[in-house]
Amino acid sequence: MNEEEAAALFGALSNADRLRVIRALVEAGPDGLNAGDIADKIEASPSRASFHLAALSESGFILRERKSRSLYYRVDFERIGGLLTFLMDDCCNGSPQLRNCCNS
Amino acid sequence: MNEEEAAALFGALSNADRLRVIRALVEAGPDGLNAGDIADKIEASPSRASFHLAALSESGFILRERKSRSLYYRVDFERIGGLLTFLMDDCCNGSPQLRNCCNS
DNA sequence: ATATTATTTCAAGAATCATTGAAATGAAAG
DNA sequence: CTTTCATTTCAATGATTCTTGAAATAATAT
Repeated sequence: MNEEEAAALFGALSNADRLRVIRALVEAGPDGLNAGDIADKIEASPSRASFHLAALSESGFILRERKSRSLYYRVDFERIGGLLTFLMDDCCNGSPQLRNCCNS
Repeated sequence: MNEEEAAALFGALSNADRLRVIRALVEAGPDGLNAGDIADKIEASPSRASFHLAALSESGFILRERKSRSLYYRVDFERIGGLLTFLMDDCCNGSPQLRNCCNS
């Protein structure tokens, strides 16, 4: 991962609606949630929710799968972790001061 | 920290120039670097560098101090760590899957 | 086949963010 | 006290992102 890529990924996290989507999907667990329920949970119109789901999906933070009529989304923790690792190790040179945040 | 705040902080990280600034300051260590040297290092004009320094400064990721004619900047690891902690604990409910990224 | 449900896509407009170069500020030196 | 050096601020412009509501697509049920 280079700086351009990482910047784009941070961009995907730089929106409150999208952080709420992630929280909702984390709470829902491995089965995930369908687009309609996500829209309800973050209190956004279907098209607005869809816009933010697309952003998170394109960045790889969430994965989707069709189940009958509905599209279910779930979190990809590996991808989120990968970005945090980039920040801690590449950008911040493995600084213990920063890595410590994981144990607090 | 709430989602709006966190989103704004991720926004401050969502730019390649700004990630390069952070890397340069981490490499420079606790003494930091002055604005001109930062501009040189990230290959940006003074005003462009200043714009990005202001964004990082307003978000609290970097601190500045005048030394004679120059303004020196340095990283605030606590602030960066605070954002990562928010993401891991608040957004992602302390998921071990995500917290593991710190040990990899 | 047609209707219903779930979701996305699209176009238009509004809002935010980034870049540029010129002018303004602040501190120090001659 | 004027000049120089370091940096920021500003205005203009361009680029990107977000929101809205309407239309399109995809799967299922009647």
